[in-house]
Amino acid sequence: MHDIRFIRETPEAFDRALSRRGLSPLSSQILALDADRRARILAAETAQADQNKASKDVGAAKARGDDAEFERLRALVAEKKAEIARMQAEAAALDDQLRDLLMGIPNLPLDEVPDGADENANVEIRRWGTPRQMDFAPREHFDIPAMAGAMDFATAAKLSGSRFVVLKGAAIRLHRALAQFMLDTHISEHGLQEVWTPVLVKPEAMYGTNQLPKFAEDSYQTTNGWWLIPTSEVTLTNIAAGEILEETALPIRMTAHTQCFRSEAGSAGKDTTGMLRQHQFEKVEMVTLCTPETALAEHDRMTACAEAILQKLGLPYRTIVLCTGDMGFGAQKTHDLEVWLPGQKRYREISSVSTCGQFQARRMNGRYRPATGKPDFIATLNGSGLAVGRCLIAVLENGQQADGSVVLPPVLSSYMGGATHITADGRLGA
RNA sequence: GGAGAGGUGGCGGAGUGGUCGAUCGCGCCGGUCUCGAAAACCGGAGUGCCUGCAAGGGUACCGUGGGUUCGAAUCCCACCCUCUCCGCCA
Repeated sequence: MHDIRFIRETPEAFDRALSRRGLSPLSSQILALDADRRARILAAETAQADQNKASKDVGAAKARGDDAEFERLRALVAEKKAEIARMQAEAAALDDQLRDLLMGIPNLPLDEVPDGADENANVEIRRWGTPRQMDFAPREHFDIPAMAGAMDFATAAKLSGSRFVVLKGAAIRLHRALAQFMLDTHISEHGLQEVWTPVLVKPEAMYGTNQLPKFAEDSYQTTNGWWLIPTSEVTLTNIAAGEILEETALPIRMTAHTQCFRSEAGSAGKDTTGMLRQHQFEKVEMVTLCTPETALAEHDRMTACAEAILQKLGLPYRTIVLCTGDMGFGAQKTHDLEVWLPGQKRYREISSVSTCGQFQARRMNGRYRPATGKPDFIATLNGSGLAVGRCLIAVLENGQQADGSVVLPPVLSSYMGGATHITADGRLGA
């Protein structure tokens, strides 16, 4: 959510930033509403002050036994009561209106973010690794012989429908190994703190990390009102909701491995084969809570944490900066990591690392106490480190051999019972 | 699920209709004392919003939402959460 003071003080800067996102100016509408709101608050509070004063006088009159004055003041207050209630309701309504309006406006891009309308304007900032030369036609993950029977979409469709998978044998062993490997690396080498969280949350949490109110159709809600998290960014970030953290406790760098649930409402027909885009998937997420001044440095640090996973797995990737038109709702700046998928012959997103500045913290009222001065909103960052299913795909496609087997990244062998490859008929081999 | 107890400021814990935003203790910050520290003593300190150049003033907040009352932390209703015991259960 945006700081109304920032909009009041620099409406042009606000509108300019919106236009970089392809949005029309909103400051005049916001400021008109804000002015109206403040006028009503002033009126309502003044009326309330009058009532409070009269109530005190009532008490004083009674105490000294002045019955006439007592009755007179009592009647006066009773008379004003409905009017005051109405004024307060009006003020509260305008307050809510302004909040709702602000809640629906995306974050503003940082100056350094490249302008652009869509993904074509994203800027590659570095590339790591070289796609392996294959002297055969590389297959997509679901066609690799080593995965035959281990990646079962038909059974999943019977159980749940499209965009689900049943994993068996080497596929799920490798999937589990990847998640463990990511967590262990983040904990022991990157200094992140592992956290386990619920995957069912209250609506407030979804508002806090801006899934609500605009993107309700992208997530699932239970019959009693809980939401299934689309990412553990929701739970990890909302840990700070309503809190005032000590500055000395920052930064707080967390990681969690959870199930994620997405309706994929807007992606009908996109990535329908294989397990690239599922309703239910696993992700190792990273979230950092820090001071606003350190957010950009933390952003680079988090990006490096995600890149380290790909490097250790030996997977070629490129890092891009999303342009203003391609960034998510809550982001000020986003790095995407795209891993090379030989089966598709292209780079595909495997991680997205964003700094949200104080945008989410303002929504969830997450603050810290600076060494001097008043509490201020923290900065929040989130990033995948990594999407486990997509990483499984990348390992399989990049490690595939002409004979249908898959050579595994050496760093995984200790997580795979010493296996170094998956044979063409789906067994682990050393 | 049943029965009971309880949710007050960083923590503990008073307060059961009126100068209570709230006694007190611990912790915290500043000062005195000291070579320095501890102890002791003195002083300070919640959060949001509105208003004001500022000093300040106003308003709201005692789990949440309603209600009663001129007036609610205090009374009533509903809900949420925590704890204890019982039942059930991975």
